[in-house]
Amino acid sequence: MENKLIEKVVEGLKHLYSADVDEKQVQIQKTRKEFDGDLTVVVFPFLRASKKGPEQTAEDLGGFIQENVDEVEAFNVVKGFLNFSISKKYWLDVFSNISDQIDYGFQADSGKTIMVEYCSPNTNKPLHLGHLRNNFLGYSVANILKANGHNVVKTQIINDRGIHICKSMIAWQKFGEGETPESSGLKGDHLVGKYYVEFDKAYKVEIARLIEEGMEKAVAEKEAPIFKEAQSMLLKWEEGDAEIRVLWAKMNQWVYDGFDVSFKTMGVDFDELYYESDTYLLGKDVVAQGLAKKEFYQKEDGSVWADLSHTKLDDKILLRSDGTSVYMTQDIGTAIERYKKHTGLSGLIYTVGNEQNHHFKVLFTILEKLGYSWAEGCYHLSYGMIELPEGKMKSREGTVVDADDLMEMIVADAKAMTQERGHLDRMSEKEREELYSLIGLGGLKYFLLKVDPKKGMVFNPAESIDLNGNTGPFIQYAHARIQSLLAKAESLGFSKQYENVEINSKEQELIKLMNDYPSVIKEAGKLYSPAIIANYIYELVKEFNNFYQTVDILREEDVQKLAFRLCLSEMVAKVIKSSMLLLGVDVPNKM
RNA sequence: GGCUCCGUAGUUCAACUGGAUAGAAUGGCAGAUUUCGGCUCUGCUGGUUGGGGGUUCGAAUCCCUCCGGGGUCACCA
Repeated sequence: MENKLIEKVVEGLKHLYSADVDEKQVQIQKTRKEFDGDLTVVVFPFLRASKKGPEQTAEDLGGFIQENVDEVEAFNVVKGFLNFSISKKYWLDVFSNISDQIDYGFQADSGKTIMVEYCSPNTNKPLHLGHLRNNFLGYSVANILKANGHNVVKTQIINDRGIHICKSMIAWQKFGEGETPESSGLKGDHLVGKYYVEFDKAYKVEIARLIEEGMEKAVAEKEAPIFKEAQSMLLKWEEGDAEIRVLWAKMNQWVYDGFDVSFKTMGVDFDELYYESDTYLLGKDVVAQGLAKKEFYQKEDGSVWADLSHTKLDDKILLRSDGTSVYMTQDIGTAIERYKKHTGLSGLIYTVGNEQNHHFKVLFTILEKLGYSWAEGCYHLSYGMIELPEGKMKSREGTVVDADDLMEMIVADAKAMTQERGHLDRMSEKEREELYSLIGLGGLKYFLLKVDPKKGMVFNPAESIDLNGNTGPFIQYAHARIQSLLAKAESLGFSKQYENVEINSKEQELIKLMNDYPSVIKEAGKLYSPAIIANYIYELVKEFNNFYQTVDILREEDVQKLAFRLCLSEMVAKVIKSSMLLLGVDVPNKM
């Protein structure tokens, strides 16, 4: 419809003023609620062509369009805005068209493959609140890209080596007394995290002692015996020392087992895993080649740098003077590796916090400099930090919010809330437990995803499972109610067959909103933003609640209308479910 | 210090990427329905869009400049 209007506007301008206006000049938008009409054309850009005032131009154009477009029943002009009312018949046709599409809103196969990286944990401690946003975001964006017709490869790179890993290992050796997840009953990642904290404690004690003995703080930090032990362990690891490698493999496995449980609770998964222990040497040869081709330069001390003076970025070190690589080096290597493995990959999305904005800007610049044309398909899906209502939470200050604890807590809250007001009578114990986690985690996910990813946000646990407001449970509730309505209709033997009905304005609003669904999916895919989906669902649900409140459904006497309203409600439920699934949130039929 | 992102009702977020009188939710207040699900709905309250300047038919959005906040610029990972 919008395309048709654009076409006719261009035609109309030509006819009326013999002016040629490019289609791109024509802005069509949905008419705001305060005004009459469905679609609005902004006429300001045409004033130069018409040589008339905005009102007059709009009147002229409106007349032409009404004449020439059957579906346009009426128009009105407010300032420079031309509002068109589209016929009810048209909207009814739209509805019958969309209601029998199976994957309504989803785009056809694009033939493109896009890789989405998210999570990317360290194996020395459990996941925290920030990881939740990361995982939900990455997983949802992957879903959204799939809905846009792309083939998606979900991946993560696991930071399984390095000095921080050695720290947990040292502490476990020293203080662990052979403790295992089995013997302690602790989840593997929590157990390893515990020793990471142990290391830090011991380290601080040693530093304090050295300072007391008259050492400078900076020196003490490097001279502390336990720190030196960790360093020498790292060297041994790199040499492939058998004993260290066995310990390393054992402790990492504990962590992986723990993570698997967390991933399952979160409802996320991956298609392909990368381990830093396999990739950390990648990129060195690329840097060497770049140096030979004079794309990089070497300083006197032997370190290798990328010259980024053509941008506003500072030069970046790629190899240390001792020839070892830095993070950037392996990121370069890994990106190249991925494009080799997936030939024709048309996008690589990194879901990483915004503190790394600079890092990725540099990475992409260097890849471009090296002449990889695919670098423009790389995208840093950057997201802001989460704060709690009480104040900031930062991972270094020890006030980290553990992901597992948080999820457990929120499910417990959901349980309490649901038991208080839920309709659980006919549910088995298993169904109930599933429902609690559906509500708790659904609320959590929705809350974290409804905000524009780029922005920082405040997470309020209590609010996230509130049944009122822009929350997951509010939407789940609406869905459950529609299902219950449909079930009741069926038990009463109402038909869902209708021929011709006159639709009212509430129904028309709902159809218009559902008609937007495909373009919302496109928009969300273009901007990598689940928030766009979330806000759309909320709009739809509010509109439905409004309809539900003001229009009788089961009490309607006209069987045609009743049947139509059932179909309409059913379709709303379908769109709710489909769009919530894009966020990774399932919706119950009863709650 | 250089670069960069951000600042919107008391609070949490929107604003179709330059469009109409900046909208929701929550909170508070006042009502309606109390039936297909305990819910839901309506109204009121609340804003110098951090301040100032500019660009134009039109600015929360673009430019400049201050103020305030975050991030980053490691031979750390």
